[in-house]
Amino acid sequence: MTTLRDLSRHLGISVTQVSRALNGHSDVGAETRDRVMAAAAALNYQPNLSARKLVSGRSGIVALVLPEISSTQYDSLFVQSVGGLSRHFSARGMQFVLHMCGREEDPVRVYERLVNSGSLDGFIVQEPLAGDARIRFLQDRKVPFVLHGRHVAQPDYPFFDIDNEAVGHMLTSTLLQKGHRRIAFLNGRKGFAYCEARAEGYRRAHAEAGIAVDDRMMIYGEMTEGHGLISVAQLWGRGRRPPTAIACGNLFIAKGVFLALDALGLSVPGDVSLVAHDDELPGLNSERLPVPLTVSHSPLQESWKPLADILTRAVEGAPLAELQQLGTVTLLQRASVAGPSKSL
Amino acid sequence: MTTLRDLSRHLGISVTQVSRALNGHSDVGAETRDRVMAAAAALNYQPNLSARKLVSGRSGIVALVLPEISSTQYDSLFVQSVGGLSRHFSARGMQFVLHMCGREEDPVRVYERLVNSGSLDGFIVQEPLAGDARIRFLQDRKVPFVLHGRHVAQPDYPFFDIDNEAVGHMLTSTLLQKGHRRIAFLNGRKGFAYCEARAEGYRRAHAEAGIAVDDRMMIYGEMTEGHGLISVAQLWGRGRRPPTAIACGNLFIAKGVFLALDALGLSVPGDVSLVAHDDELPGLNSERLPVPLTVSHSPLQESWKPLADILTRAVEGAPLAELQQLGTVTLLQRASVAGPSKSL
DNA sequence: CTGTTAGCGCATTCAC
DNA sequence: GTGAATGCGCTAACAG
Repeated sequence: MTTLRDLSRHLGISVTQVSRALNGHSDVGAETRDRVMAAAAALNYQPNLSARKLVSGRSGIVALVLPEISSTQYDSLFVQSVGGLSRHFSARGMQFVLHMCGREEDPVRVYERLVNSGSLDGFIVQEPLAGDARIRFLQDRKVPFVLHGRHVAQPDYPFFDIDNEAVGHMLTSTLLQKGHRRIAFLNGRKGFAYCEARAEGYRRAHAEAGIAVDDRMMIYGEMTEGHGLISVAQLWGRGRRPPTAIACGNLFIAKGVFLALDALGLSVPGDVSLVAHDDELPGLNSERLPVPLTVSHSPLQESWKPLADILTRAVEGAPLAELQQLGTVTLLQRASVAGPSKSL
Repeated sequence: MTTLRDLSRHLGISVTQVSRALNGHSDVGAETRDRVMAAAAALNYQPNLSARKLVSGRSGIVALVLPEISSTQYDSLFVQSVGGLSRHFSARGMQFVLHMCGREEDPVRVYERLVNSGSLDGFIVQEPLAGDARIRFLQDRKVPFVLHGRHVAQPDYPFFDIDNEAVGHMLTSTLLQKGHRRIAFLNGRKGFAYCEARAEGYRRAHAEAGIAVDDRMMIYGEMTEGHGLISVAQLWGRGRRPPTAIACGNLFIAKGVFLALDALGLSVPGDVSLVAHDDELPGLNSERLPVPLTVSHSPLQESWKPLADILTRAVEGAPLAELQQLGTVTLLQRASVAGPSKSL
């Protein structure tokens, strides 16, 4: 392993000067800089990140802490995240690293261990909860991080998110405008901030249309096919007045809904209108479901680059205002929405 | 962040002594040691790994480098590996970290960057190829690592593996003993050491039975359902003399074979006998396929602990003899094997 | 523009 | 048993 000292001896200049040249400081002679760069390349020099971290507080390594997932349903999402983030941090000359948090471990303790170990510059945090303890910890310790999502509407930390309130509003009002009055919303897990935001949008759309909300129409659950299946069974259960339209939190849920409606002999959009949010995860395509689906659309893939950008700049100490960004959401109207069925 | 110096001041002893107490050195007074331990716990002391790595060469961080996978078919395997390894290294007080290698990047360069960055103690290496350049690099640089698999039969590096030659032999001879003479082997990708070992076992079983091998019966491919589907189509193609039995490299392939045979109107084991190797990956169960499958069985899950053990000891400098270990493989006889169909 | 000095947190000499 | 001194590789503050 080549060190700065090797280069310094090789070139006959001081270690300091080599360091400055390599780090692009302005106060270095042009000729000196070129010689240093050439020698570094020739000797395949790479800075020792442990040493650098020790003295400057920066290693160029950032981490994502993920819980061990319960369902294999999420495996693809997991791989997508890790791959996308890794790629974009590499492109910035940083190292991205994944740390798994055991099911029984307290995530905050894991962050604490990692922070105290003193080899990381910052974190990407996913799936914020209402009142998330991880966020409080990182803020307390003044550790740079970027949130994928938000846990309040106007946070005082860096984040990349989409407007989930708008998603809920968009999906719901699309259905309301067609005349639907009983709209079920098959949401993600209660407590997740983005799910609550969508629920809020659902309620606002109803309020704007002057229509009362039936609380039993909002069903929280895992973002899986199973959630869609079970919820439909529940909504059409004995003695219930079923909805005329359904909005789903993602395409897995929508797929389950299609299966269940089919089993009940109900058609889309003839008997039930259907909309969903589409993250464009691999394995499911909103156009190629049994009926092309009307969706609010915002590919998750487009978030990895902004997340990497924001965290990189956060580590460099950029002002908060530049570190908060919203992705775009588009409504794609397709064939899965019609007016409410007269028979119901 | 509490440092050794904080503890030293707090206790009125020298930094040296605190360090020795914490690291369990023998030349420390019993009472001193207890006081140090108590203070460390109270002040939530954690060693700075960058500093430790710098002076002692050990950080306690190990890494797995994985290629960005092409197929989502492998996502579960990916998650399994990362979760299992992470858990077992955590239990040993080490940190396990994942690094993704872009599709276009040369893996050896990635290892080189990581090694030169000087913050890692060692690596887990998966999916060895014949003449694997990563292995040569790590050996050259004397970086501790453990191989999941082997790239030669008697390697001079630490590994955990199963006897894949025996797997190939076991599956094949099970079929030969029932009287089959045309046995297709739907193997994994050519070049992967474990696939070649299985092919070798397939040939040895034939040689022992005095039966000539038809080279077209050995089909390499991805370990996917698609491989099973396409290979059956190919084996039963026009002008071909199809096999009376098929051995599959894993259950994904077997699932594809089931689908294809069904489409051809062929039954298992009536028309075709079927065996496979079962890694016990989530999502597929060899007992719950259309016909309970005879398999060579060795759960991948059982490899994470030995891998963590071996790498931990390798970093500590244990002798090679203690760092090579084979997992067990069992043959589970079920309903998917019969004698060859007379009609063929 | 350049070199000298100092110190990040730790483990390991070497003295007592 | 204990402490003082040294240095891992690097960057930053301070002189010239």
